[in-house]
Amino acid sequence: MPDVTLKKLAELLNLSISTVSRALKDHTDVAIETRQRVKQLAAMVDYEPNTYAINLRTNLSREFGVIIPGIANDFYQSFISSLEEEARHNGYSLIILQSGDDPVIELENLRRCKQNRLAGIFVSITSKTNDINPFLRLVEQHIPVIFFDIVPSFEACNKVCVDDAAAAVLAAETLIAQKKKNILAIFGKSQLSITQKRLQAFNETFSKYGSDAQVCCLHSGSTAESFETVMDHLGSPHQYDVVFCMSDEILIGVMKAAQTLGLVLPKDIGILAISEGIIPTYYFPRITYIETSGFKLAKMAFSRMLACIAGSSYVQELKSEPVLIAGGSL
Amino acid sequence: MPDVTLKKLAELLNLSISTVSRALKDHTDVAIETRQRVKQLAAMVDYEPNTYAINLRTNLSREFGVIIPGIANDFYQSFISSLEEEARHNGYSLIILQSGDDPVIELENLRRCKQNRLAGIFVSITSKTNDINPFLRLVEQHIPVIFFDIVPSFEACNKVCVDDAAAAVLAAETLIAQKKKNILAIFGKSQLSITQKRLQAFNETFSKYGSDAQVCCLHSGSTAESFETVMDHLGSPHQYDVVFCMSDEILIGVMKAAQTLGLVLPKDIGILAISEGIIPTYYFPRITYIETSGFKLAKMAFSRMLACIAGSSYVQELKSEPVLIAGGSL
DNA sequence: AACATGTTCGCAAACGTTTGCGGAAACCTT
DNA sequence: AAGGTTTCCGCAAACGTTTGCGAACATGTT
Repeated sequence: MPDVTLKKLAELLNLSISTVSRALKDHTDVAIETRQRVKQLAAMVDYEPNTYAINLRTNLSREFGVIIPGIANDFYQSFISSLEEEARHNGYSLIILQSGDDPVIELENLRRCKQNRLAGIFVSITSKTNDINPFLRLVEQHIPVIFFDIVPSFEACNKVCVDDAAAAVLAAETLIAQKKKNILAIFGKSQLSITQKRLQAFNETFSKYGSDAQVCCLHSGSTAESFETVMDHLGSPHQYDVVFCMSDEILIGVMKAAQTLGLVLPKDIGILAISEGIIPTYYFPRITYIETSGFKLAKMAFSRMLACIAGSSYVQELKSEPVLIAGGSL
Repeated sequence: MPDVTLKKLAELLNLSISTVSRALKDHTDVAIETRQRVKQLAAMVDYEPNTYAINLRTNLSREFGVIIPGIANDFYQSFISSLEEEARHNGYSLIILQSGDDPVIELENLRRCKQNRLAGIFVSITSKTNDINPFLRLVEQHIPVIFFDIVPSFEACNKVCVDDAAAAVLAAETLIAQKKKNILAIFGKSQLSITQKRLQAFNETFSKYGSDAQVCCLHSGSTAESFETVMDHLGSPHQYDVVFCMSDEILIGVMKAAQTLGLVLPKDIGILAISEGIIPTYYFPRITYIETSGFKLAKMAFSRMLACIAGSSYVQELKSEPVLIAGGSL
């Protein structure tokens, strides 16, 4: 028995379509016994309202789009996992779209979100996205857009992200407290705002505390690059006593290099990372890190989205507080 | 400028809705200059056909559902990542639904897929799912269901999964070819069917080749357990020349132990794993492993899905051939 | 008996799209 | 000039749902 519609129910019950429709939503306009009759039959034949028809009529949907560079990333994994739960509990579904860190595909995905008239979009932009006007245009068309994790620097938009500055400050304070004097700090691509914020806060903290530590800040765009960087700097005799990793991606490269060089943690070298939390547990000793978990962020992003849908028009930048998780690598 | 529809285009152009609709799809029924005019204006005002209306009319959608226990898993990550690409290239989108390994939520998710009249569903069932009738009922309603990874034992359904036996055979053959004589093999929980299949095939292969290798098979339910196991067996002077890990989860624990004990690979100990492929790259040297990647599986599942949509009614059980990826750990 | 009020239900339009059918005009054939 | 063909376009119905409006009837009030 394929699609059972209101019409079929109406015919079976000798009622009009409108009455059946109203009965199913407990409208007081229809007699209580009639309601019972209708609902009983509906349950019997497993009636499901046609979502397309409803969406067409209301011009609303119960689906959110999630546009990310790629799903294969622990942070996005925890973010999406948490977001999906929130969505499900609120009767929404999640559509996942990967951009492959390609702004062209990102734009194409955005077009699809618009075409599908989704209820809202969560987006973590690619590292190369420099025009966010297409996103803002969606907002004008009343499709809320919540930027998360990697967000544009543009002011007037909803952003939910890790408190990059606070995380970097905490990292720097941790290093200062541990009296590290020669620090190799590896940051991500310099044009990313996340990198800029972390780098700036990191350096400012050393200045603020009047630290005499030598800090060598380098940039690395990938795991492979950070591997090379560490091989170059720690391969021959060196003076570093700790390596700071701005991200999991970098941490993995650094740890590979440490293993390659046979460095023992924390004797030969200390490690401190900003991380989502999974990767640090893969090593011995467990890596000490500043946590930037996607779980909390997802909950914040979702409630912000609901607020937007409910009509909140002002924009907000929300930040999640970082926490230091002590391992044995410092 | 909110929603621009065919009607608005028609008014602007002094044409009928039907003509505009046909012009946009290059119907020969409409004069070529008219087509140009229409398309030009459509592009100018950024017209997008209303998906709901189309879906309602055709009773078809361009969305697939993916029901999995949880997204936080490297295998599902690679599977979904790959599946999303395939889907996108074919004009489809993916809706992700997590069951949290709870059959009740799984059923609820299934209901939502039906209600949203998705084009098809990919599902990896929970470890506790014992009634697959709800899934089969969807198939009857012409919503194809492709089971992947964790599949029901029921015959008459579409399944795509890793060839567990073949992977274990390949692992054993690799060890035999490398003339390993003292093997510590760590498997997962003994009650899981995946463990049983791999263990049996592993042992049978040693018998079949008449190998004289000493094989010690142990079970471990988690990363922490496999860590302990290795600490116990490799901590004091031992005779093992290689550790075999049935899964990524186990590999991580084993590698932690190897690092803790300061073992150098492959000099002090060899490592061979069955893995999704990401984890082995986190270490130096890169771990040699039998690949059970979600990528290939996703492509197989997707093409099977397309076949089902195209009308193929017969069911199939597809297995992905495992491949040995050489690292430097053997 | 006249009127107001309340209860229960159906009609019809609307959401945006697609498509079979037929109409009008233009052109060609004899 | 009559008939046939082609070209171009519009009418209207359909997909399934929701909802304002009003119809029909019953009940309560003077």
